[in-house]
Amino acid sequence: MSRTADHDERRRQIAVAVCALISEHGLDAVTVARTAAAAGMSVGLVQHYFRTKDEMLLHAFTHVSAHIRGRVDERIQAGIDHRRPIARVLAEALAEFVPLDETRRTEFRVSRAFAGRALDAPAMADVDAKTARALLGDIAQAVHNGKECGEVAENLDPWPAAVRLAAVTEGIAMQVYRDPALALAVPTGQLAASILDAELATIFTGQCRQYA
Amino acid sequence: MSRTADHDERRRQIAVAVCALISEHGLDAVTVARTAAAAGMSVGLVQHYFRTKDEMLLHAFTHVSAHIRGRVDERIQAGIDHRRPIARVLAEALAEFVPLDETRRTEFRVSRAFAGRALDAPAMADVDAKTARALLGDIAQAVHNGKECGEVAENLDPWPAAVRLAAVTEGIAMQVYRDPALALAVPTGQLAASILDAELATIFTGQCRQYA
DNA sequence: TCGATAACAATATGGTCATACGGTTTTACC
DNA sequence: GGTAAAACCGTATGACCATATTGTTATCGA
Repeated sequence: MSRTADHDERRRQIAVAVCALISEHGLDAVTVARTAAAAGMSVGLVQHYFRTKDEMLLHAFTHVSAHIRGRVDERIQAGIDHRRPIARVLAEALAEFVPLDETRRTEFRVSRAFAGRALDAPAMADVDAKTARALLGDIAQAVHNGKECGEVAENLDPWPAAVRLAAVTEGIAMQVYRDPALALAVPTGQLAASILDAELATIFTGQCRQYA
Repeated sequence: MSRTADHDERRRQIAVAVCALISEHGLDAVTVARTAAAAGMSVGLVQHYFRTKDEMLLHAFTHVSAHIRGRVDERIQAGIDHRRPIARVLAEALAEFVPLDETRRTEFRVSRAFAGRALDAPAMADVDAKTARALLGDIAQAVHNGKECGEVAENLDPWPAAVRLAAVTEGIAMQVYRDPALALAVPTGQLAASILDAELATIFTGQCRQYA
């Protein structure tokens, strides 16, 4: 019939280009022309895959969100595979949102830029809301699982606990972004991690029966 | 010599107009022309008070930051005047950052919009950093004061505690913005406030000697 | 009262950008 | 191998906007 191309791959390439531009020069510097150049294609081709710029940005936003989420899921899966305590796995999973290295710092910047625009772009706000809800749900699930293996008190409601953990994680992420020194080992000893651990300790108060 | 006008008041009017535009249509919708219209003046006059648009936005950013800060200071002063426990005063002060009503919600939106742009605008990042540092300093001071009156354990370091409280506050603010129901009294009972209280309770573990 | 100067207004200018559009090239299928 | 459809490109268009510029009005001080 006709020439073919990997639609999803092309769209992914464009999303990556958008994210690269944002991380380097901010969301305002993202133009269709610049994106095309960064992705190594023509303006017309970008238009071929995205009818409007907004559609393109929306896809890029979902792309980064999914990417971060993927890393979190990896951590969780690895934790499950190694049968590690839920509290530890959760600590590592949540740490993925904290800009502790260049990769996460870049993703943080990109996410924040999108979040800023999402304030007045309903479609983007939707992505943000769905992403946040999914995270809350997963944390709540982890807390729930913690009950079954004895790490969490039976009478603890997973939902408020999840909100609290999500809030602390986002807050710590912001603090670390502003002052990366908070993540360093001196002099207070990985303050960011210790705050997250302290928070987790208020919820995961028991030992997993499996190892008790 | 010449005609006179209240320079600061004019600049304030423009800042207010900018904030109104942001809260209604987002930062991207802010143009010099629209700002002038919203402020009830001509484009030329806006230019008279701000040489560039960036300068105008920067001033608006510092304006909202100072405004929020002003409300916090009011709370603190009132707390001091009524000799209330530091933990309670701090709870109220931090709650000023949480979008619990329309006013704070609007301010939150505006602040976030600016924060988004600050990611790639050094001058704005500076305002954000200074504002955050000032808040951290004040919380640390409150914790320190708490020691002197017996609300806080003597061996507790105010600095990590301040980071933790600031992080939780920012995080809760974000959660409440996404889901305002978290602030409602049902069914979990002002979840946002209770989380902040729980956090404060881990730091302010004693009673003020004055009332003990 | 007069003139200097700041306050204020209206429009001109030049650049940027999203999108539209008309074209060329490739390739899957018959 | 012909052809239709898609993948792909380059440029044109029209809108918008920040800023420059030029002009007008009011008022302070002498």
